[in-house]
Amino acid sequence: MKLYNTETKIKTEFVPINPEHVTMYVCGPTVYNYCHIGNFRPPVVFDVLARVLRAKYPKVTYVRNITDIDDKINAAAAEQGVSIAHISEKFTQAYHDDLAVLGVRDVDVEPKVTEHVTEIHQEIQSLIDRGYAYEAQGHVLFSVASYSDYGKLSKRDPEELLAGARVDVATYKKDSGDFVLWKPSDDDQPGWDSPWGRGRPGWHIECTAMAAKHLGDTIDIHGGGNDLVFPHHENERAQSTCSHGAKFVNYWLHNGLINMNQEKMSKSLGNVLLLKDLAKEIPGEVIRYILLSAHYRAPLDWSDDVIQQAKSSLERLYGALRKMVDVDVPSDIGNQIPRAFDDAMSDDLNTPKALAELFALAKQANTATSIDEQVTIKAAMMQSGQWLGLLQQDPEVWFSGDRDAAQADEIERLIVERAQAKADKNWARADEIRDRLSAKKVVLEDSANGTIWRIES
RNA sequence: GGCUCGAUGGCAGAGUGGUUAUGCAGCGGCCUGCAAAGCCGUGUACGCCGGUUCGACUCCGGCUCGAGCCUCCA
Repeated sequence: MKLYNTETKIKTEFVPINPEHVTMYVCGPTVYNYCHIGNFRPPVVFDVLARVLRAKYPKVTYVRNITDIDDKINAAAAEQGVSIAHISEKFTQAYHDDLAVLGVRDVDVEPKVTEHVTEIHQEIQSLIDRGYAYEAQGHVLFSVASYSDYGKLSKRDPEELLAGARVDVATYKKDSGDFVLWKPSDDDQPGWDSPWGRGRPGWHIECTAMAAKHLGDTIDIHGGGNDLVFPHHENERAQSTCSHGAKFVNYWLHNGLINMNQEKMSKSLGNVLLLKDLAKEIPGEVIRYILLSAHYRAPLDWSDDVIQQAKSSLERLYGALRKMVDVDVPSDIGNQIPRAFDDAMSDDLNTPKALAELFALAKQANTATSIDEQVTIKAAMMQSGQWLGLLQQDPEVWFSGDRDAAQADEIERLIVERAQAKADKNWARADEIRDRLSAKKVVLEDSANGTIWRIES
């Protein structure tokens, strides 16, 4: 398959270091608050990538970390008068709950920073030993000037990064672009003993330590939102390369951001839509569909219009599947994923094009005349849907929306009554029942095989 | 200011040097008791100005506008 690499700025054939084992690292959340929909674009996008890779390679190890050491967590704990662990555990759980709503599969390893302080110490020591880092006033800093390749990932001029007059330069820094690997903690701040005194890790070294421990010095794919390119990934690249003396990442993948009213959705801007809130309004699968309806590198504008369109689009796909509920797909049918779908997914994860292939299958399903045809189409839709993490629900469940069994029974009872009215050619009564259900957002669909219902989207 | 990226029909969103993206919405038809769903048909879309070319939405240059990064941020 082909992937676009941020570092080389071109799309190239993906060649793993070990064809038997693909390695992938994605930056996870800092657990100090609930996550918004923008935060979930990387987990969803890279979940899809992992699914495709697992279909194509014998083994994939996908690592996504939890950042549970951070000054924002400390601040939240202090503000709420609870322990730091309480905050990080609470929001780690919330994150997992949200991922489940979106149908994101578990990663292979989900390392926590608190469990990797020793590894972080080792990385820092290695950087000091190799002459890339220095100690100053209780801090350990990475010396940007010591690494000639610095700035290459984010296409930044190293001279400018060194000089960088924009921010107040801390007195202990040799160059303003130098960044912290270890910083001292006051008595009232959380800290870990280290060769450089009691303190806590800087903002970038954790990923270096965790990626190295779980995936090795050189990894195939590293992903994240494109707002992480600088400084986070640039710094990770510098740390890992200098600490291990090896290339860090072969393919850097970055997703575009989600916009809210033409502006990036971000916690600092305050224009966020929390996933847990949105999920009360619309199914997680609709959110996932929206996230996959644009190419992952393109920006995505969030709007009510987009939500409505996604609902209707998914209805079309589930509608085709619903017509084939009685079609049994043999478990040994083998790979039925259409070539065009595979090609689209293999072309730098072109999910919009892949979805178009899914709609082509839906049309085939709606016009199929034989069971044999339907078996093949249904298998193709289900397997393709699995790559995207869509269409895996029972269509009946999907169309019944938020109605419980008792409500469904009542609807069925009215449908039976209406069927009798229709048989009696009592159209007034039949329409009255339909209108009554319509008022409750239940839409009826008559067919040769009887009447089915769905919840209005 | 510097560095990246983008500008496609009412909306969302792929793609291509000369042929239908796809979906949503709309319109006409079929089906239906009427609907809904589905099917068939339907839209003179490619920011602006130049250039290259037999031919450009697609390549090149300039411009305008928008977004991201340059500070924590997915």
